[in-house]
Amino acid sequence: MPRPTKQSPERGSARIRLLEAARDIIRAKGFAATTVDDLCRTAAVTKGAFFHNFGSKDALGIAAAEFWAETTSGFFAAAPYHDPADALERVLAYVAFRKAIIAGDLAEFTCLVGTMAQEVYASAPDIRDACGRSIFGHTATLEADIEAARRDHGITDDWTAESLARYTQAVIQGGFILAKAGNDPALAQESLDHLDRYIRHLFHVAEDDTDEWSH
Amino acid sequence: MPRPTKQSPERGSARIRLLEAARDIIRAKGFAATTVDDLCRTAAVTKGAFFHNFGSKDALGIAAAEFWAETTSGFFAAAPYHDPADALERVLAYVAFRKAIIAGDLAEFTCLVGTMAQEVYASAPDIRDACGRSIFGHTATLEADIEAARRDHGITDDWTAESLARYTQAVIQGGFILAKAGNDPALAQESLDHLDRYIRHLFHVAEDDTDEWSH
DNA sequence: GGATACATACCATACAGTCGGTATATGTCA
DNA sequence: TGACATATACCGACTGTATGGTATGTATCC
Repeated sequence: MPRPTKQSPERGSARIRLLEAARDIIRAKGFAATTVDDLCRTAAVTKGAFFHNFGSKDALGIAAAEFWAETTSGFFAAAPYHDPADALERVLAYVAFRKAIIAGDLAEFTCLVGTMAQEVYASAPDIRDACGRSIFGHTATLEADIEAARRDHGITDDWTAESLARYTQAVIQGGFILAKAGNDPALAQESLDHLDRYIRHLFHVAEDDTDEWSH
Repeated sequence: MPRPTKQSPERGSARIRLLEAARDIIRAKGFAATTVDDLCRTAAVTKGAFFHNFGSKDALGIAAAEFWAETTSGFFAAAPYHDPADALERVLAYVAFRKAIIAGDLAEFTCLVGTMAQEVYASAPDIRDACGRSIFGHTATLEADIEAARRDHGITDDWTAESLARYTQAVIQGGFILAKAGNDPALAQESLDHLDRYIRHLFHVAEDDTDEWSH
């Protein structure tokens, strides 16, 4: 446990390391079951550093949600699913990408803000709202592609891009719950296969005709 | 707070009342943030009664998941969505029923075992597994109708009844997360509209031609 | 020399869990 | 039928500790 020394270039990174620890531990144990000492131990910092950077445990929860929003938006912005010229292909590539990154341990790919929002719904409204902003901020990034795909494909059916973007999130989040409940990541992937089929239906395209991503 | 007296016919109901309190409080605050004292206060029993009926807080968590499985399976077994003679109509009626019971406060209609499984995934595997049994036990009750509908409609596409039953749960659970994150029950209902459309697609039936259940 | 970024010892309390006691029901044997 | 024993279902004061948070000191940077 090489704690950063005073001279170390890592100096000042206590905040980031605590946020990373929060991300990892809360996803596995939940917010309430994660103690400040847990976080300090994992981040290899002291309690003084914790309460210097965050005024309270709840404040860390909010900061963790915001940190999640920042890092994931960077991650998704850099992802290859934006490459296709066709908007619908980008949407389907997003779903395929979400499926592809489901690998390894459950606590590594499940959604921090989905877990927290669910858990602290009534006990910590501030954290819950921060989680909400993260989730709906992410759905908003999908909306433009979905809207463009609607236009390109001349879709006029009575569903909105906003609604489908949210539904996509719901399927992903629900898949995570099943995966956790059944302790099997494949359950999350299975949901995305259905979502892919649904989106193709909405845009009247045949299955598996844009690219290859099933077994 | 009329606590049951020694002579009261309510005698022996402490266990049930604690389980009901657990159901309500955990759905709002999460498992870890719910204290034994919270539960005793709400159930109007003493700590002695709590630890007489449950050996530990974790044991109550498991019992609460099992209680949830029992009561919800009774509730759904008695629900009117089983009435239609046609299997597909029963499946669609299930989705409509799930949408219809979304009313009132969020903590009243969201899923206890979905919330708990997500939260205690790594910190309390026994509780998580009890939640898993409840969730997948419920999906199993849908499977028969889906399978019958597949047969009746001559569907041979490469999805299974089991998989669609699980997907249905994923959509419902995911809808709950969005509803909590956005503090708006309509977000959960919206997901069920998409699910309805998807299922009709899978069975090649037009939208809204079997009954009325929108808005 | 002041602000920032920690470190460390300490504190108050909330928490899960314990333990000795009590009231009631049920069984049993004379 | 009644006395006694046993088991069940609680009651509520107590406890050890874990936990969130604080207070004070110190090194480094600007």
